[in-house]
Amino acid sequence: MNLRQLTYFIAIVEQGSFLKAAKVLRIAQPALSQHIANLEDELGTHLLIRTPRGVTPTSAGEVLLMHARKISAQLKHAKDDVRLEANTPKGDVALVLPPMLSGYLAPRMVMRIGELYPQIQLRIIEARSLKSYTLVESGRADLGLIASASDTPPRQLHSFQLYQEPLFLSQKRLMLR
Amino acid sequence: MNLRQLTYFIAIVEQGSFLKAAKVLRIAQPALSQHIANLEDELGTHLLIRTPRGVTPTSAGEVLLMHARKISAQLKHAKDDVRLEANTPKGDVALVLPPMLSGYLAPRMVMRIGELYPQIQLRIIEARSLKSYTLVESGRADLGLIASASDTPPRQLHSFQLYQEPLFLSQKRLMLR
DNA sequence: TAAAAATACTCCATAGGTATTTTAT
DNA sequence: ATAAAATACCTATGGAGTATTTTTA
Repeated sequence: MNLRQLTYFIAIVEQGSFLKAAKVLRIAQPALSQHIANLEDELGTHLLIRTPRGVTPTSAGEVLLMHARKISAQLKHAKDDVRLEANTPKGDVALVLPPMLSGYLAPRMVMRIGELYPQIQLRIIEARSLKSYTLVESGRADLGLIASASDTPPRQLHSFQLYQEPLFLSQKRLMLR
Repeated sequence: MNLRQLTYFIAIVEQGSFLKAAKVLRIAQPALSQHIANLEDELGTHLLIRTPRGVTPTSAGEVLLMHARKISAQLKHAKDDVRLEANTPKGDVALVLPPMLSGYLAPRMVMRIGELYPQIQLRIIEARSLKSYTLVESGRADLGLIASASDTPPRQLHSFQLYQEPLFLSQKRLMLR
């Protein structure tokens, strides 16, 4: 007994005929006959009542149908679940922030990460931009908020621009212009 | 994704190694490698962490394991259920009883059949032994309580002896001995 | 470096295809 | 008589085996 047989069995019952099911499944009708024959052999009972205009399940067939549908749903569910688990970020993540900003950003980020990615343990490290780059590049930190002198993002790292910091040259009395 | 892959995956996790699982499953180790590789390909994630002394499931692997066990149990359950349903007697059953006995036996039998085989609808027909044989033999009745002159059961029918009826030649005054 | 897993390849069993026959109304 | 399933037979894909290499604590 295998999933292919169950899938085919479901299709045959739903289509009410081997021929129609074969078309839907895009395989030849004799292949279906074979699979169902094997199933019936293994289970030691007829599953379908054959008539000149299609098939209907026997009571044993109906019992199998119920289970087959459940199994097939569980299988789909399993796939989805595994893919979800695989794509869920988790583990320890070290984030480097500049000392000036960390007091302001850290609490907010810990909260937000906790909501979005409950499986992540966030750790905050304080360091200035230059040190931050080294930490991230060497793998001692996973994420860093790094200032860039030019408009280009730091090399060798995956980066995107968060915001732009306006810097003013300010003077009480006009000395430079 | 198929049942074979799931079964093998369960065995590998339980044995903690491809090699041990291969021995338990009585197949070659590379076959297992292939199956798990295919599974991992299809699900787009690693399922096992390989070390030089065996394997342990990743978190995705643990999720799959849980589902795989459920599916495998469900499958076994399905088989049992189908076989049970297939072997449960059901439908209309016509039973022929001799008129003398039917009044006594019929109520008891209807009750008992109802308990043992709830899916059977029992119908009682009254007829003498000779007629009974004809009814059962022709298929108009399914079961019959038939007296046999000799010790051998009625031919052409599946029979077993229910009881033996003692017949006495009784006389008030001794006329025959 | 020593175990366990992965790779390369070969072979065979089972899935699937085509042509035809059988069955049941 | 006709539509549908079964059977017979062939082909191809995927599962399993043997020999060997690669990996990692």
